[in-house]
Amino acid sequence: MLDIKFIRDNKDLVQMGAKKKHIDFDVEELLKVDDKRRELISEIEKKRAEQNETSDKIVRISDPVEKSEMISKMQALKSELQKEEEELKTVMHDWQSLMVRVPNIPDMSVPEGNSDEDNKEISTWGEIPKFDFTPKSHMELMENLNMLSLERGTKVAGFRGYFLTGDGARLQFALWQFVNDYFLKKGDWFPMIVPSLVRREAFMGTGYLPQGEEDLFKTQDGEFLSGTAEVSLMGYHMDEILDKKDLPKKFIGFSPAFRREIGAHGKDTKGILRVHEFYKFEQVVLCEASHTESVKFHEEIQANTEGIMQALGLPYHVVINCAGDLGLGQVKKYDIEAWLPSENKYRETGSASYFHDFQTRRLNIRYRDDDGKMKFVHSLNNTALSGRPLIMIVENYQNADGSIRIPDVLQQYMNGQKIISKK
RNA sequence: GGAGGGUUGGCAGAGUGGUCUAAUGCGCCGCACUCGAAACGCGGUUGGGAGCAAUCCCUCACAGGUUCAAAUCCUGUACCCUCCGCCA
Repeated sequence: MLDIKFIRDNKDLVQMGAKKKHIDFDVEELLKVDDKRRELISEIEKKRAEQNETSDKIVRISDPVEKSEMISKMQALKSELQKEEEELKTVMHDWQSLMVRVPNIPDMSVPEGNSDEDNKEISTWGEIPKFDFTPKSHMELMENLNMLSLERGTKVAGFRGYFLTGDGARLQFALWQFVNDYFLKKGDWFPMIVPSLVRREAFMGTGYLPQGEEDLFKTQDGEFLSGTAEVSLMGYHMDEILDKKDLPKKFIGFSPAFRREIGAHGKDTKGILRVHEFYKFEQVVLCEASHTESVKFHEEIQANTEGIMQALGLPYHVVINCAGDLGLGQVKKYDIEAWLPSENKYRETGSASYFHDFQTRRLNIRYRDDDGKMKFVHSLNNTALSGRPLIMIVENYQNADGSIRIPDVLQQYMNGQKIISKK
């Protein structure tokens, strides 16, 4: 959500931002509603002031005739007030539903474009592996090595269900432990295991709702299953006033992640590239309300994730998302995509975004700045480790005989094991 | 799942229709005192909104309702606590 005052003062900028993101939003329509809102508020406040003043007099006055005159005058005022309040309620409803749809303005450095096809590569790392044999898919490799059971996965869980078994489970645990240690060694990251079953507010606050409800699993009690720990991590300080001296806050959260993948029924149906549930480490940063700070931490969380990919020896590239591929609240986003040999292309393993105060305004997370003013903190997030790097490791580290070399940094978490091969 | 109790400012806690502009205490900030400090004393201390300003409006979990007037009465919702039941 943007500040209405900011929108009023910068309506052209906001309109251009929406256009750049290819989001259909009419700023003028919002401003018209806002004019009505402000007019009604000022009317209502005038009447309330009169009501308050007269109420004071009613208490003090002793003459019963004068008193009942005042009361009937107030009765009349009340019915007028009620009419206006009713009108305001309608206007507020329209106003709010427009306000939550105002897109945040993309950064200058964000390229124009319509979809992910227009994203621009900005860096690459690592050597794309050359095989002197036809590389197998992670599905084939893992099932052969008893690391994965898709058949039983679908039997038990249905479409996109899977079991990680044996060395598949061990390798996944090794990855988690590696990532946990990676942030532990950095020292200033606060680890959390967070809820995935989350109420509506945090989804509204992070910008996943109200639009996009069909992407979420929902319980019969009205909670949603979150697709990322970001939702809970951002909700953690909801409605709080933080101490400036505690900023920045750097959270590394771990949680199951649920994705309904409702618009992707025919996509990536082989293997476990696209699944309904997986586990994920997510970085979230809350920092001072400064663009410079946001940019600084955006680069930092991006470097963290690249550091993990490099330690794992996974070739990847980074793309900057074009404006049309940005979410409502995002100012700028990098996607990190690792090489997937079986598809002969890069596939996304995570994305790093910053939002300025778009999320924290909705979540009401503030701090008092040195000038004495309350400000909304800035928020950022980035995947640290999704479920996909496991797949990338299996495919990139495969040998001709179908065995899989274990990346050096993971061996200590696999009891020294160096290779996964058929037993 | 059942029964009961609760939710008030940074914290504790009083207030059960009108002077609540929310007592009191603690904490915090300032002033005074002091060589300096503690104690004592005095003053201040929720957040948001409208307006050029004076000023005004809202805010006692949230949403409705009753009333000329609601922290206070009624209804619903959320959360917390206690006990019972169930359960890892």
